[in-house]
Amino acid sequence: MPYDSTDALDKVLHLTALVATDLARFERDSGLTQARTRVLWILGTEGPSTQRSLATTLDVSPRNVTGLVDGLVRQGYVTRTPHPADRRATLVVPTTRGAGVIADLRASHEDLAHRLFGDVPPRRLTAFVTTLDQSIATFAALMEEDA
Amino acid sequence: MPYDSTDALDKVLHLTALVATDLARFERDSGLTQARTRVLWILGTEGPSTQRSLATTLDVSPRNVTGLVDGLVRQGYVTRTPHPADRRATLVVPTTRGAGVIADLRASHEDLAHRLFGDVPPRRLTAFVTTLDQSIATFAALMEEDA
DNA sequence: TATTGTTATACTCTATAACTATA
DNA sequence: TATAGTTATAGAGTATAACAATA
Repeated sequence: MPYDSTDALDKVLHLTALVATDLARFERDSGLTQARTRVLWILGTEGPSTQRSLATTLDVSPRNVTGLVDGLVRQGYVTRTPHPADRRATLVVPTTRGAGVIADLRASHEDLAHRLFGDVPPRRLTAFVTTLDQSIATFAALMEEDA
Repeated sequence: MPYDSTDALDKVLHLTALVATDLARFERDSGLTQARTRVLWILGTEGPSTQRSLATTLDVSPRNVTGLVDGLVRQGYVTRTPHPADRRATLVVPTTRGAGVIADLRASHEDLAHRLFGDVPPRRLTAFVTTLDQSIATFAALMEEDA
């Protein structure tokens, strides 16, 4: 049966919903919320960060970051340490426990990727990713236009 | 350059993030939140629904639905009407204004799909969707296993 | 003056538990 | 007894505005 554009979009969203369900399970098991997990993920990719830079990356207000970091401190996943060069700023640094969660997140992300796409033949995988790349580029161009 | 499974997953998530940004713009423009928009979307696909069935579809507590419907009523998007056959239940029905938003949602969803995937040649689109279908099936099988 | 983060305030989404009305 | 929805209560995420400390 032939597929149309809407099928493609719907299936992308469907797969994403399933991935989100999987992530939700991880979060429930670790007692983390989605927003706090996102903070840990960013700390994993960017390293220790100021709250300001977290706010920018998350696209969220500085006040919001205060609350998220409060929660993560309470749960023992991060600590606030003084910024060595700017006394206004605080650096958010993962604790040992936080670093463990970050490693788990990375591992389960890669594991999921392998389980989902590990069996796809290389040429088909390339076509798949290329199609996505083009759609992403198309989309970025549209966003520019509208802005 | 060769791609691996992680590239594929990351790009799927990237595209989804862009789509979510687009939807967020729609929501900001209409003064709707994500949760309320989801309710309208379900009313669009299912037709007038009891709060109970909305709770089940959204996978959310009945109390939560009370709040969401309160908000939508306040904004003039839906009304509560008595269920014709069960006096315990209430039917949530879109107003004219709500029906307008539902139509807009559908239209912009299809429009987005065409803009994203409209230029993909049919054979490549078929390969793309087939790859997604297989991943979705793989994932569903994994979820069963874990449960 | 500009920037970093916080306090103050408010709204939304979410949950559980107890309760009312109806089936 | 069971089900549909609400009231009560609580926590988390989100925002804007005003403010303190520092650059």
